[in-house]
Amino acid sequence: MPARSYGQYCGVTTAVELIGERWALLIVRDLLVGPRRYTDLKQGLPRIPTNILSTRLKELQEGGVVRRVPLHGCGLAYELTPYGRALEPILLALGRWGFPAMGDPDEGDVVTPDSLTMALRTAFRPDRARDLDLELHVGDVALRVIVRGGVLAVARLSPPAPPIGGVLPAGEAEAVLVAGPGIRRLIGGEITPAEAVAQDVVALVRGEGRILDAFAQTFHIDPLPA
Amino acid sequence: MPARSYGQYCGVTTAVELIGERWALLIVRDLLVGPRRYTDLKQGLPRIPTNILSTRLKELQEGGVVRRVPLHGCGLAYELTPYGRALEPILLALGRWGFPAMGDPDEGDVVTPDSLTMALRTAFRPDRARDLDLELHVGDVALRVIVRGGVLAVARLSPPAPPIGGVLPAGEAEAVLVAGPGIRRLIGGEITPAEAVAQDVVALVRGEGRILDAFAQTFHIDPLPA
DNA sequence: CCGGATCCGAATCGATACTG
DNA sequence: CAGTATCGATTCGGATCCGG
Repeated sequence: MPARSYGQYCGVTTAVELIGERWALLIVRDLLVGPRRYTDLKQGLPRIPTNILSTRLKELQEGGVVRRVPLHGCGLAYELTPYGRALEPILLALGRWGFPAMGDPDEGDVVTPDSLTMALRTAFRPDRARDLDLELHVGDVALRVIVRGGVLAVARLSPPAPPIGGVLPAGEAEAVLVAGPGIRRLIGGEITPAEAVAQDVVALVRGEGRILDAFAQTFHIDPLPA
Repeated sequence: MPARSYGQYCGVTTAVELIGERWALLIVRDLLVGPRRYTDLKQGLPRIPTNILSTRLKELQEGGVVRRVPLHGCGLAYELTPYGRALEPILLALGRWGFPAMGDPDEGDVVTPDSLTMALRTAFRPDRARDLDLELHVGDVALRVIVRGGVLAVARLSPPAPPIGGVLPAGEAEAVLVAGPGIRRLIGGEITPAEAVAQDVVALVRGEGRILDAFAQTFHIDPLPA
């Protein structure tokens, strides 16, 4: 019936009709980090036109992927439904798939707190994880990254004002890591931690050198078939 | 640089820029079944405009997802690169995710041989699989479905002219199953095989009744969180 | 018949402005 | 803060056309 339907009775087609429109999956990506207000989403997706953002949110609600929730006290937020949250493994796999094709950032490309958080989740290897507690700085984004017993927790330090459920861990991190876009090559195993430091793609501002090794082992994406 | 970029340096964003355009993922879906000629793809995607099909094929080639291969003797075909084939688990997961949202077919929706083949793959449970050899008819699509030792093989019987690598299994299938769209409810566990027969959503034209039970156990998609 | 290229109206997207 | 309104720029969809 809808003119814009793919005209097939198939699960993939249905999925693409629900989350295949432009920007939709990036909205889901940010909501996987936590509930977000309209303005949070707009900031996390700097290039999205506001009319597209509201259209997508409406469509995702109709599709049962997203719902609106009143924010304790005042305002409102969008969050994934359980059905929407079931996209998490798919989005992580998609992020891993896209990783080798990232190349170098285009001029004007940004890294947002939510995209970096999800990037850490895509690269996280529970099986090889070492315990960690560090601050990761990329551009003006700063995250607190804590790994304990194979479980990853990421909290946003800056830009501040953790959107909704942001709970700041107490105490100081063991290390502070400042990275540029080249950190992709460390995660991808193209270079070793030592080379990464030598080539200035990361700098260990505070903490012991072995922490960088633990980081590289814990966050890693294997090369895909060329 | 590209005006249509999402402006973020992130694996998910990169992936969506490679395969997020309209129709792209459905082209990948069909190519996961096997190499296809331009005309095969056009027939498998009846509503795709031809200019979109050629544009997407060009983009997918530039992205390293698809490549052109000369067809033994004459003509040419498109096939997935190893990198493109790495999308298979993601597409299967997407098909499973979309499955519960399929509802009933819209008027004019079609089922194609490739989409049905992929649907069987998404629903296939190697762990619970029982050996099977049957013909499955849905609309005017007929497939030969063979499960041996937890391995699924699907061949296209009709519409005939298996596009490229179609190898027809020798001999006769043990059973012939004719199904309508309601087979979704059997796969989803909403109804039992007995109910499916009683409600005419499937008909066992030939073969023993236990084959239908084996089919329902082998092809199953669990409900997702509402 | 195969593998597209071209043309054009319709729908969507992107950018900016504006409002309760 | 949370969107709507507007409008030009793109893209999509449908049809036709063309060279092998």
